[in-house]
Amino acid sequence: MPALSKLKPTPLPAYEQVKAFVKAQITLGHWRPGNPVPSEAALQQQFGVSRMTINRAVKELAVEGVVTRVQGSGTVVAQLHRISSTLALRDIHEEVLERGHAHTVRVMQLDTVRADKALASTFKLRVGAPVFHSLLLHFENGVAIQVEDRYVNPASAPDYLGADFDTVTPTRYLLEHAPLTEASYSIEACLPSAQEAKFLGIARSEPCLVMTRCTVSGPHVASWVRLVYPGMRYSFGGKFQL
Amino acid sequence: MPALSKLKPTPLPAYEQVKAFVKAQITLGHWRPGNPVPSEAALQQQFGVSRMTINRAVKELAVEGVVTRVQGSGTVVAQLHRISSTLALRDIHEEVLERGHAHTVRVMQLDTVRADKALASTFKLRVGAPVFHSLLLHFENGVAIQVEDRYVNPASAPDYLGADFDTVTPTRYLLEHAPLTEASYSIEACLPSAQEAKFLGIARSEPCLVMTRCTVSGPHVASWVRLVYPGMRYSFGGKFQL
DNA sequence: CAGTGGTCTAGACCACCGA
DNA sequence: CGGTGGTCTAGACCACTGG
Repeated sequence: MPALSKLKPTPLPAYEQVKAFVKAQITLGHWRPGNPVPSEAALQQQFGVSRMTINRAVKELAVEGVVTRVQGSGTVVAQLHRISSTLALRDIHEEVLERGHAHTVRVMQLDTVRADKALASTFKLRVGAPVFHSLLLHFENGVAIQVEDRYVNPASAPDYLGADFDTVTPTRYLLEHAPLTEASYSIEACLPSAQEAKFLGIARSEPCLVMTRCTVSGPHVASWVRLVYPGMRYSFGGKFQL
Repeated sequence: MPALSKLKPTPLPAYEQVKAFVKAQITLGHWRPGNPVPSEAALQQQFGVSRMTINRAVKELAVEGVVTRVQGSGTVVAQLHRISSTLALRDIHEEVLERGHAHTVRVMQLDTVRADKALASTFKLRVGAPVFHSLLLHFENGVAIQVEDRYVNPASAPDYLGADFDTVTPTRYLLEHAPLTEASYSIEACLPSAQEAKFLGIARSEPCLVMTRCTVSGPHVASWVRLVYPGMRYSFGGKFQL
């Protein structure tokens, strides 16, 4: 079998070379969105490697959204280009430390509330059922950077109110006590409430990035949180390479 | 070999069953972040399938960010949980049509400008070099939903100014004429400029989501665009499942 | 050194699609 | 029906890690 350049041990794995080849054809404009990609058999001939190797290469491209595969039909260059941003659901404590700054917390509220209609709906509980509530203010080098307004399902973390949030952030506490199975979020632009503006030390007219996030742990909706970032000092970013 | 339940043809592929098993252990809290995951050999014994199948299962979990693998060392449950939002870099035209609404465009400006220092820097051109510029307003059912302020590298799309943006949006035009190799973006909250507010028909005090995006095509930085979405009517969202 | 994961092969059977 | 991709096997060699 006429293998790939095996003079050097393995400059690049065979499947990576196949991926690179396919991407190059697309990047160079030789294969355009909607055009067919050669079948696995054809690529197998061309590269002189086993079908499993070709399959791996093309399968990974499909996962990355570069091509679309249909069983029985074939493979085509994908119409949509994806930007796969991968935001980590991370602990703000570690995030700030990584920037070499000091992270501190002030607990503004910590109590149990009765679920109103909206809360009951998100947590799938009865109206009036108890739900834990915490309101924290996070500082980076003494500057307020995030308001964390969080509701927690007692079924997921019965001892939540007893946690020491000066040591362990709610995010970390919940990750440890209510293993994550699912999460959804949305990012929007809002004006802060009077309280939020006061906490963050900004004007009510200064726009904020607000991330609301809902996490599921096993059978329960574990937590719903609203994270408010001040002004134009914060942004969510991402990068993507074909 | 004591295979998996083969009575029914294949309820679920073997590798999916392995993935489900591992995820279940994590979800149930039996295996916690940092804990080791059984070796491929061990799982092979346990499930009675070939190592390739186990390898595929665990490798995919690694890609998804559920576990971390280190060659020669082993596999552990990942410390970080990832939210992999996959924003499509899509054509707003198709996006609006998919919602069953009508999409229209108004071209506000279309011209050539001389690169200032900032533009020259992003495009890696000389100061004073010509750069195409377009300013479009997008409507959904007649309501303004996006201001698209775009700069284009003439080297990537020499005929950009001659395109008919009533038919083909700049996004689509560029995807077709300058195949995408790389893109980066950031999302922030801003107040609109006086002009943007006027175009969108909103107050200057209403916050906007602003996505700035830079695309690379082959050797050139192809385009830099600022997309302004009005008020709190727009959000970027994502979901993630363990 | 033994154990781990990373890659690869040369077959195989199947489900699906389009003609 | 032939061609496609989806899955799987039972081996193999390698690079890397740890003790």
